[in-house]
Amino acid sequence: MTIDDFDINAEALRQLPLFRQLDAQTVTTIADAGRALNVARTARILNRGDNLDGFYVVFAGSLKMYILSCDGAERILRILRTGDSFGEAMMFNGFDSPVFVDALTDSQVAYIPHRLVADVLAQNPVFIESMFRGMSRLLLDFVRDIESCCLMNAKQRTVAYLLRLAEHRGPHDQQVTLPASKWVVASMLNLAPETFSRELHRLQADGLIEIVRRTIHVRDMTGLMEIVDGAAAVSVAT
Amino acid sequence: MTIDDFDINAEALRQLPLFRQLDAQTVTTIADAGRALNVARTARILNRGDNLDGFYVVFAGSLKMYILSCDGAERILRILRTGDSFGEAMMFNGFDSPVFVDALTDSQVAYIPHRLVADVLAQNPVFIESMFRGMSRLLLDFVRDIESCCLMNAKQRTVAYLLRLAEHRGPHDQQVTLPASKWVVASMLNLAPETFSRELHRLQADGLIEIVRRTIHVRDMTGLMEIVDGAAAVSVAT
DNA sequence: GGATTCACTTGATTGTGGTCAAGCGGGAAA
DNA sequence: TTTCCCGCTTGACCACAATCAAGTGAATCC
Repeated sequence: MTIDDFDINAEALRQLPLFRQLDAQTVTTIADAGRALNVARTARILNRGDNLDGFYVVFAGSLKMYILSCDGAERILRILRTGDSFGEAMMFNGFDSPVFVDALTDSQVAYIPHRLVADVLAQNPVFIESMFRGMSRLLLDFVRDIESCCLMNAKQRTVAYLLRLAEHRGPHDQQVTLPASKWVVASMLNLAPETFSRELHRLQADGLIEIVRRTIHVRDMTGLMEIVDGAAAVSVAT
Repeated sequence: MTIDDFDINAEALRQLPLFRQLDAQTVTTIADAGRALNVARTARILNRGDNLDGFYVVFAGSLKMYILSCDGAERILRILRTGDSFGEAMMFNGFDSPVFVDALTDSQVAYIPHRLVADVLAQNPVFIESMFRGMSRLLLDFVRDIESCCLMNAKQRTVAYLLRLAEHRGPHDQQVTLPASKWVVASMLNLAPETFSRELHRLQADGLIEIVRRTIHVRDMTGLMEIVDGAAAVSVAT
C-alpha cells in the first residue's frame, strides 16, 4: 500500500486522448507541474468528502469509482481505465467529492492542479472542447445509469449490460468478456451478486447465452434485444 | 400548445447567472443569434432521441426533465426554473438526448446555437468556468440521485428530500413547501405516489412533521436527521 | 497430492415497496 | 348549496429481488 510519487512522463501523457491535440510544449508544461503516483491494489485514491484542487488522469491499471451506504454496501458507479480521468467536476465547482475511488489493480495516476488547467484552457480552445466532451460523456453515462436502475428490472439490466459490452465489439463477434469479477459487475448493475448469477443462468437456460467463467457467448442476439427493446421509451404521443 | 419564437431580450439574458459576467457587447451578440420560444404548459421542448446543435436557457416558468419506461412510467430527473439550462452535454458531445423536457407551466426558453457558444468560450475564460460549474453541479446532482435511489430506502429518501428543501431556508424556518404536486415529487424520489404519501403520514404519526397540504411543518429536526444520518458513508477504515 | 480459499451457484425464505382498488375531501363551477 | 373532479389517502395483496445459508468447483499454496 505504499504510494510513491514521481515526475510525469510527458510522452506518456501525450498518448492519452485528453492531451493528444495539445502541442508538445504545453504538454511538457503540464507534465512538469503535475505529479504522478503509483498506487497499490486496494489503495484508496479519493475519499468521499475530500476536496480537490485539481483532477486525476489514469495512466495504467484500473480503478473503481463508488459510493457506500452506512452498512458498508458498495455501489460501483464506473470502472476507470487508462486515459480516463476523474475529479474535474469537484475541481471546477469546489464541492467535496461525493464518491470514493480505489485501485482495483496496481495502477498509476497523474494529478494535475487546477491553476494549470485554467491556463491551458484559456489558451487552447481545442482542450476546452475535449474537457467538455469528457464531462458530457460522464453525464450521459449517469443518466443511463439512473435509467437502468429506475426503469428496468433485474433481467433487463443484465441483458442491457451484456449488449452494451457487445456493442464495443464487431456486430458478429458473438462473445463478450466481463471486465471484472461478477461481484463488481453486479454492483455496477445495482444487483445482489446472487441475483446477477441467477439472471445469467436463467438466460443460459433459455438458450440465449452460454457462460464460460467470465466469458459470455451470445447465442441469440435478437432474443436478447427483444428483452430490453422498449424498456425505455424513445417517444410517445402527447 | 402554440409555440411562437421571437428575438431574445439581451437585458433579460444578462440577468441570468450564466451570462452575468459577460460584457454587454457579447451578450447582445448572443441575443441576436439565438431564438426565444414561448412554450405552453404540457408542451414538449425536447424529445428523447433528438439531436441538438445548441442548448436551452430557461427565462421564465418551470419545466421537467424526465425519462420514460416503455409502459409510460415517468421518472423526473429535475425541475428546471429560471436561469437553469439544459442540452449542453448533447451539444458538446453530439449524442442524442437521453431525456425528455416538458413545460410544467407556461414558460419561455432561449435556444443558443453551438457555434456561438464556441466563439464566446474561446474569448471569455470566465464563461468557460461558468459553463463548467454548471455541468459540474449537474454531475453532482446525478451522483446524489443515484446515491439516494440505490443506497436509501423509501423513508430515508423522503426525509433526505425534506431536509434538502429545508437547507435552502434558514436553520430556524421550521416549514418547507413542496415545489410541485406530490405526484411529481414522488417521481423525483423514485417512489410510487402511494408510498410517498404513506411515508409522509408515518413521519407525521411519529410526531416528526405535520402535513398541511403542500406545506410540511418540521416538528423534530434532529429526529429527521437521525433517520438519514449515515445513510451514505463518508469514510470507512480500510 | 491434499488442504485451503475464493468466486460463484443454488435453494429457501422474507420484506419492502409496487399495484390495484376504493374512499375521502377540498376547491371550483353551476 | 350541490355537484363534480382531481389530488391525495388508505387498505389489501402480491411480486421482485435481497438475505441467509449451504454447497460446488476451480485455482493456489504448501
